[in-house]
Amino acid sequence: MATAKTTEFTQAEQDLATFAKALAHPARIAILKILAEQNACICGKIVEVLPLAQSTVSQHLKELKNAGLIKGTVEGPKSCYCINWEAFEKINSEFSFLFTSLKTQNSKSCC
Amino acid sequence: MATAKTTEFTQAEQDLATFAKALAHPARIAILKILAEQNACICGKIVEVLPLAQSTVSQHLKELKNAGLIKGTVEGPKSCYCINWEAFEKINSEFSFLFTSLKTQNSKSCC
DNA sequence: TTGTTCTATCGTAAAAAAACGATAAACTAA
DNA sequence: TTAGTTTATCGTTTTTTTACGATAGAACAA
Repeated sequence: MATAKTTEFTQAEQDLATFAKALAHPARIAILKILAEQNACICGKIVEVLPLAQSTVSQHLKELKNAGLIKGTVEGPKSCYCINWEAFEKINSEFSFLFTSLKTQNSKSCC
Repeated sequence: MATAKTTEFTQAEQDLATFAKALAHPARIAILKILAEQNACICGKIVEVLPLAQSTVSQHLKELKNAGLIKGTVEGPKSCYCINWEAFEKINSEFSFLFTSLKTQNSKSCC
């Protein structure tokens, strides 16, 4: 795949795409909202609220964790998840940077 | 798929996920950058720069267009694309809204 | 110990995304 | 008209994502 032509994609482009992918599913956005509302933790509560099976929710949590957006710790038999605010701040600024950098170039459409 | 449990996903969650999905590939982010830099248009130039086949680039352009992020017009045998700034502004504010609304709830991690 | 609860992981199936080559349509230039 | 450009679309393959049920491990309760 992608057999190098002129340019490869930059690291920034790839990072942003990875972050975007983590947000590219309504379930994962819903999870982030829940974690933010409840301030923290929660685990099986997410399963109760979402229209998905437990194993599927677990999978989404894993993806969010892999993307660095959330942190998780084990609490006895339960699992506690919460938003990783530092990483979140980073993503936020990267997105803002993308938007503003695109915008400041030129704000006219040609077609 | 998603056999309704308690809540379905909200429209806002789905919209955001759709936008995120449009940005979830380095090629599409690269395309947006190129369009912003060149202010507008371009078509085969994108193919020259990206490490992808022409048909693949065309596919990505189509996805960006479907997501409403870019506009396209035909100019003779060529195709002219440019960023749809209105839609872009909307996405930008939706993302900002997500980030800030999550953040303002509570900024403490529990785990 | 035994049973219960909670959650991660495994195995699997179905759907979507990504990529390519080939082709066809639309236009320009000779 | 004929040849060349440019790009969208078709057909296809491969990979990734999404989803589920079943299961296993960990911890608590009785």
